[in-house]
Amino acid sequence: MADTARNRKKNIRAENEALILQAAEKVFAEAGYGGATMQLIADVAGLPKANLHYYFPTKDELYRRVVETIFQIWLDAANVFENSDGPAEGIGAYIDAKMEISRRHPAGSKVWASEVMHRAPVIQEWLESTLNVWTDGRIALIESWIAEGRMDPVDPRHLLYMIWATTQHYADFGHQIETLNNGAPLDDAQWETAKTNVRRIILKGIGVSPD
Amino acid sequence: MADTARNRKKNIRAENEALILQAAEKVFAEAGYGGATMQLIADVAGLPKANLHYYFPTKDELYRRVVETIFQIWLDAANVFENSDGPAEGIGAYIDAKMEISRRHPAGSKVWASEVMHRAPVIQEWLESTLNVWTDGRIALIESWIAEGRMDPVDPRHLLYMIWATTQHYADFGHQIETLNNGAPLDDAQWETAKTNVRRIILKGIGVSPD
DNA sequence: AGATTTCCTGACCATATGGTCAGGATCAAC
DNA sequence: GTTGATCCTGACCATATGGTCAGGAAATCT
Repeated sequence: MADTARNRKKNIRAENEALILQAAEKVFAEAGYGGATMQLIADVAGLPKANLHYYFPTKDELYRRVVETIFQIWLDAANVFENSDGPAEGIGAYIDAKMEISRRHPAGSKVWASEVMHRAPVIQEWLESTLNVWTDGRIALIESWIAEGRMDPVDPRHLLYMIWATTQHYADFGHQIETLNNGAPLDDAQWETAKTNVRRIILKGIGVSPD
Repeated sequence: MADTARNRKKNIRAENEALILQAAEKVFAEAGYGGATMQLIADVAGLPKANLHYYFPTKDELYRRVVETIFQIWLDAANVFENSDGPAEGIGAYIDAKMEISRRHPAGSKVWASEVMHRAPVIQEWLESTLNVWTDGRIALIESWIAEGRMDPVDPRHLLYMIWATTQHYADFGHQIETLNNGAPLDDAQWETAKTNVRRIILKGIGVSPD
């Protein structure tokens, strides 16, 4: 209580923006951009609708900010790939990081998927620049590992797609997975099983022995 | 022309329903359920909006029919799994079939993904019954292959998820893949590369030598 | 404590959307 | 070619939605 009061006095704007962004991420993920309404986001955030428009002038701007947040998380995970000694460590750690994101930020992942499925109206430019460059860099790295005989000569691009697809599936299709798990979310042990299986199958599939 | 005229006379209802369903699938895929409008679907189909409502009373009903169509395609591919001699043939053919669906019905795949991401308002019952049963059957089959030592002891459930995720990724994230391919859709050779890589990595990853 | 900036919100507006309907056109059957 | 069924559609309606705004409350500054 004292804490809340103190925080509220400190920086109302930052606090409310975070609150709204969190609610918006959830609603956009559950309803899609078109299905989400400012009123519903306001209700979830516990604020009057007019207040949303005070902080975020338009629905579009609010959505944009939500997507940017997710993008940042995505980028952070990508760095795990960076400083690695080889395929076992680099790819293994990347898979783990992406699985962890799916677990911790399922709503964000869904918003991302939705955005791409709808032809990326907001992030198109970023796909063409940042993601393209990042991908090319990783492909070059993987190709060097292949040249050194440290893994099978697979197509690096399609390997990346497989990693993205599989890890994000646990967030984007979480509802389906939950339904096939008797309606219950995966527990700790099940997440561990998932992670282990994904890592093992992919690493073995490209001719890399796990750590 | 003569052909069109003859067909038109034959069964107007069937023809127009198919036309509308096709347009609806496209629009639902591109805009999501909430973002799709009856007016836009009508425009794409080249019919007045009121005509849509003559064949499909509500947007909900139209959407339902679109999802059902996709579900049918999905089921057909699932049967490839059925009559197989072992993991190499069964799983390999299933991957091929799913990749082909992603290529031929990208819009349908997106509608499916969207539906599941939004907590499956239309197909929930089917997920709990048909898909659940099908999955359990496939898991049993894979477990028997494992028991016979014909493949590694992986978790069959997560193997299925990986296959679904990876194959559907080529449809659902087709725009991203296209962007990373200099804005061009994958050509025949690239699809072949994709298919080969997916099949090879997964089969090797579970300890099965390809055909 | 007065002034100024920031924050808050109920009431309101213009527009877009799903859906309706009456009346007309077209077709098949006889 | 008359009749009944099916098909077609412009005009219309009720509602929901994104967004505005005036005026007041609260915080911050001097």
